[in-house]
Amino acid sequence: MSKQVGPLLQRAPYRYELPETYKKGMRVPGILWVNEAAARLIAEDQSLDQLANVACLPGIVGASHGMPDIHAGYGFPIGGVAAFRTDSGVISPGGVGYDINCGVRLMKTSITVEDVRPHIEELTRRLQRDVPSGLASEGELSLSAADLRDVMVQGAQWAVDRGMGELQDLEFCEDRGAMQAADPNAVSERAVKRGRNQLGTLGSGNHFLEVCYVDSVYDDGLAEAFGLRYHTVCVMVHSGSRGFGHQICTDYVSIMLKAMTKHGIHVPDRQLACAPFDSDEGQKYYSAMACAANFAWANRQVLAHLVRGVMSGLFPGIKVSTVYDVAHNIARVEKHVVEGRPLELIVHRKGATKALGPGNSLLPGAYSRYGQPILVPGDMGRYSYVLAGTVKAQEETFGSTCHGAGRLLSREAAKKSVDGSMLKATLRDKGIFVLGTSNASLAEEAPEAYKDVSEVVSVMVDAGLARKVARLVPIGVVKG
DNA sequence: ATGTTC
Repeated sequence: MSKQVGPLLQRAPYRYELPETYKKGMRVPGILWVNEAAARLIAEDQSLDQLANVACLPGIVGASHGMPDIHAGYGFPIGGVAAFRTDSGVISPGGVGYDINCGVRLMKTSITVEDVRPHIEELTRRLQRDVPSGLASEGELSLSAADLRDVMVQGAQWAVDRGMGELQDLEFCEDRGAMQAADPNAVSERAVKRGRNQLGTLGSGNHFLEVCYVDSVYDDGLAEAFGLRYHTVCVMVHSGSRGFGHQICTDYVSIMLKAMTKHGIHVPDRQLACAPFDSDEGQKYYSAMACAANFAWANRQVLAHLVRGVMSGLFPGIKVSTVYDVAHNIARVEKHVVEGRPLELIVHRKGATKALGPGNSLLPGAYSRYGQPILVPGDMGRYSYVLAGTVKAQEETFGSTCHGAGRLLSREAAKKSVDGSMLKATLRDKGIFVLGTSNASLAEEAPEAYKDVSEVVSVMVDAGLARKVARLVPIGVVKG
């Protein structure tokens, strides 16, 4: 017997199916990884229809997956995972999103919250002073077109080679901080123009720098493996590919709208514009997307370097090392086992994190016995989580988990109901010192605008798609 | 997310 919630059928605890009969054209079912309360909310939400639309795309394999932090996005839902055959399926810019390789880097330090607490205001002010943030912000690096081409190909390595980081940083970046598929020839002049002054800038919206500390450890072995001891101070960086990736997405949505006619592809929503992966347009988008992904890794590498500079200035002798760096808006060619056979797929994760289980050969050596650190930021007033990947996720969700709390209120609704300066004062009373580019932008990012990330994380853990490692509580935040 | 309506 399976329980029904609107059009959704519960197939297992935390696993709800949206059957192919929900909408004409669906080639596979949708699967939502949620608890019952969330299933009821999503059953009425636009993201459910988007999940179904994705299931209509050519070459989709298995199911169109929705993570517990799912909400409506451009065409594809945010919190969505969709894998397509590379020989007969499509690639879609909407399945990656406008902020290509938006992602998170977590760094641990050699000091504790007791060391930092007395200096948190000064530390946060210096972070805001030394790390450019906000819309249209520009960095200290002004790249020539040739330099930018190198960034597009080399990713995080480009920055490390120029003294902005440590070799170890690369080992703990997904893909070692660079996708091999990058080809700068697939990137427009306009994207280059927008990207040249933006390396080493945080951006705006939900992008942030956060000083936080380990306040709970759930698994001693995993936490030790990731270097996350009780009260260790960490820094989380959330940023992406800025105007550069945005322009690449814009360019290719337009290219693919034309390509669809040429290739005879029909989609239920124009925002799902796509092309066969093995077509000229599909390959060029993949190459350009990889350039943006590599730009974002270089960006987080430079940001990490700037953070290190600030931390060392205030705490001489401090060691700041990368725990892990994940993309949560990206598409990659990966091998997965489908119906008992290995198959090459182009896996789109939009607001979803890749999660490798113990023993996966792609893991850095130090983590191979433990699985991948999954970084799940919550909101600036509560907490974030570090999880570890499982083999079950590799089997059930193409090795994917959630990426954050997920919005509860729209930006508009949050701005109406929250006063930015009052929010700052409230957080300060809680021991969280917050600086933003404006009170309005802070209000949009208020804790009450987000779901409680602990509920999102519980679903992943109880469904067996991740293991709980540690919880991080913020003490100083710079918002873009 | 984004030189937030090239």
